[in-house]
Amino acid sequence: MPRPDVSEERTQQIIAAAISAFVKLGIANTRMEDIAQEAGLSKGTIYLYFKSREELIFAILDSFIARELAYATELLTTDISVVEKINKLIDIVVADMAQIKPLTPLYLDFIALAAREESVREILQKPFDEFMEVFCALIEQGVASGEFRNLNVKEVALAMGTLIDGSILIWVYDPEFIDLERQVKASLQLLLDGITV
Amino acid sequence: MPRPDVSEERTQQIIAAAISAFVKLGIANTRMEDIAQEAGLSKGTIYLYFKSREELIFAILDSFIARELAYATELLTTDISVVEKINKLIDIVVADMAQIKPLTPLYLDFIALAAREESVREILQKPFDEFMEVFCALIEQGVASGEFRNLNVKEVALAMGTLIDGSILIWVYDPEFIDLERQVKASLQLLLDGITV
Amino acid sequence: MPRPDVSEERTQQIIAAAISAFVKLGIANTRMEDIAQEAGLSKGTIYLYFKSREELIFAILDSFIARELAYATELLTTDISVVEKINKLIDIVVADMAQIKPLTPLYLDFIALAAREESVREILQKPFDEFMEVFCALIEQGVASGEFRNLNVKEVALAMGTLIDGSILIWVYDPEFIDLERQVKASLQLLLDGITV
Amino acid sequence: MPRPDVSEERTQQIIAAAISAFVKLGIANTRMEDIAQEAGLSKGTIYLYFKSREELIFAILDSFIARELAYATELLTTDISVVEKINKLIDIVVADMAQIKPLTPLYLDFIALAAREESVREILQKPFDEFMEVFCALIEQGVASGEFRNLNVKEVALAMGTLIDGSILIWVYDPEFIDLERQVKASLQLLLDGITV
DNA sequence: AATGAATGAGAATTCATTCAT
DNA sequence: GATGAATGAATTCTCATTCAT
Repeated sequence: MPRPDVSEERTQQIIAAAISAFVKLGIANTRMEDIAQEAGLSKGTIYLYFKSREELIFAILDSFIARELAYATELLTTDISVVEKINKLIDIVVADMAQIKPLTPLYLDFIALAAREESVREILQKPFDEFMEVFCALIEQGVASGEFRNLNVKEVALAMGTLIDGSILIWVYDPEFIDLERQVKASLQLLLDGITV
Repeated sequence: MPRPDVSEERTQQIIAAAISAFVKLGIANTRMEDIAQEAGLSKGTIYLYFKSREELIFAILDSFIARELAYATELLTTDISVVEKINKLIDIVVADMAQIKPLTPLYLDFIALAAREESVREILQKPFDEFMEVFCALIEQGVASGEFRNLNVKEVALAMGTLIDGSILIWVYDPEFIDLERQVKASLQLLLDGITV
Repeated sequence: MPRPDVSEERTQQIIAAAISAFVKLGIANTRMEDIAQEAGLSKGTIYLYFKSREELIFAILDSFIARELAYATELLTTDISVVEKINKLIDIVVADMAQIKPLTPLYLDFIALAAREESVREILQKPFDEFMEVFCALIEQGVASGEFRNLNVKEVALAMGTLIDGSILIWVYDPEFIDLERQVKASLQLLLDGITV
Repeated sequence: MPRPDVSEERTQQIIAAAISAFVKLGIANTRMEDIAQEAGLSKGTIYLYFKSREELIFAILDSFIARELAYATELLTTDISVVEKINKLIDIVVADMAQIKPLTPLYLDFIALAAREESVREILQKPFDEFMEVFCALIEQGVASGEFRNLNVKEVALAMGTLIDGSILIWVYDPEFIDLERQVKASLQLLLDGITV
């Protein structure tokens, strides 16, 4: 009886453990030993699945951006008003955000890394670019349909992106004081009010 | 003859060198040696002015938030329309941002740190709170004066804070593509449009 | 039906693979994994046939000295002149050397080991001693028969041994420049000239 | 009062300690910690003077070949018979050998290394080549002066080189049984007899 | 018999910190 | 005040060996 191939399972197990450790301790302060313990494995085992600490970090980064944008693209062709579309998208984004929230410290580590390392920046850029494309398309639709004022589309899309991603920063400053999801929703609504005819 | 006390000068020299090194290399990757070299001093000397690496990091953090908000508070009592006040404030913020821009990588290191460490978070919270107070006050004035719609003041202020601080994130994703200062200005203007009667 | 005992075959297979790996990488740099791969087996399997890495190394050492000296001993009683005998022996030695040549790096590893470890030295000593005995006997025959000058037999035998084994060193220094077999033959001939009446 | 620069002293101290440790334990089995202890320093200190273990090994290799051949070259132009010259050279070589003898295990490590690594081989080649040049020149002088038979000069020089370097191998096999210096002298004398008219 | 997965002791290297001068 | 030399704890990564299947 051939043993089942555990490699995919282990890989995921290690990534999950690493994320958990990185969130708690920060990338810089997390030792391979910490990850091993979190995974319930030995140090050596991690190296059976990842060539180096760095490779593991990048594997996590990759798993981060694997997040689906499919529904968003799909939304573009739905037959409802643009404002409704955007409201739906906001709901999706906010729901997503609620899920990611616990990973915030790690997410910020990556952004800090991206500020210095081209390779990391490129990886983070991709989902951001995709996101921007969808938003730009939506806003253009709104302008075309007359729902929105005549706007600099890119500016508006960037403003929306800023409100979404930036809210994480604000939330970090004062997590007690701020209800992240509610605030994102409210901010985007304000912006929407500003651009709606 | 007592030698002149160079201690304040040296302290600043070291802080400046450390900031420079941290920006370039990241806090995690900067060794005391790097800072010493940047300062043109020896490693040992740093320890004459700072008890430890950590103390130096906190000293930098302190120096970061020493930024003055005086003009903002002063603005509150000036005798111009609220929209004008806010526009002025935006100009100040944007000008300030242009100055801080080169420090972005370090700033993000600190935020990532703040996401995990209460002590760091508390420090960063202070200027944010002050900023929020001014903005809330301004918006209240606007609502009172009838310039703005009847709004949830806190939500609006947070949205503005988000647009300002969050734009840094967006800019990190794609520094080529985004003109940071222009984008901040544009975003805030959009928001302002949304809340103005 | 009992399966055929493959253990002797596997043992040889592993030894051959280990020799090959050791030659290529050096004893110090060869991992059990390298040997396993070379043998087309798994690491675990090697331990079914050898208790430890060290035991495998000693098995190789043993296989090295298993080289037969039968012909040489036989030569002693042949009915030809001593000079002819020695020439024949030289031919045999040189032919042997041509075969061993590819193993040189490993052979040198063992000698370096022998310089430090009595246990290894004792193993390498055996074939050397046998060789010396044959040579001493031959030279004595030559002296007795009047073909050679009256010599310190041991000195001559050692000189011959030195020329044979030492040529490997010289060859390592400059393998392009030196034709190992030809050089061994020529050196021994020169020595033979020096001792012949 | 400026502190004296200890860097040259430390460098030599570490090289000496490393040689000592390598001789005892073998390059492969010597840990940086062993070297540090032998030098009476801490592990970290070694890295202040050598970038890596490998750099230290190469530094030792370099120090090995720094051995002077000046006297040999000088000998070429002395006004004595070639046989006398060679005898003098033999004395020098044998005296040198007596000094190096304790380093034999390490020397053999290097040769084993040279058998696999071009970079090491190149370094060891240099003194060998110089040595060969002197010997070739001497033998040519002998042929020209009629002291030696008409010979293949290179072959003879290589035979001499082989006897000198190779005797180390023989000696390793059986250090009790063999008087290294005496044997080298005797072997070379035999060879000399064989080439003298 | 064979193996692939797991282990953990051990090695090289780094770097914050100390301290004699 | 200043420094360069020294330290050693901590960290990443390797690899001989074990063992359940």
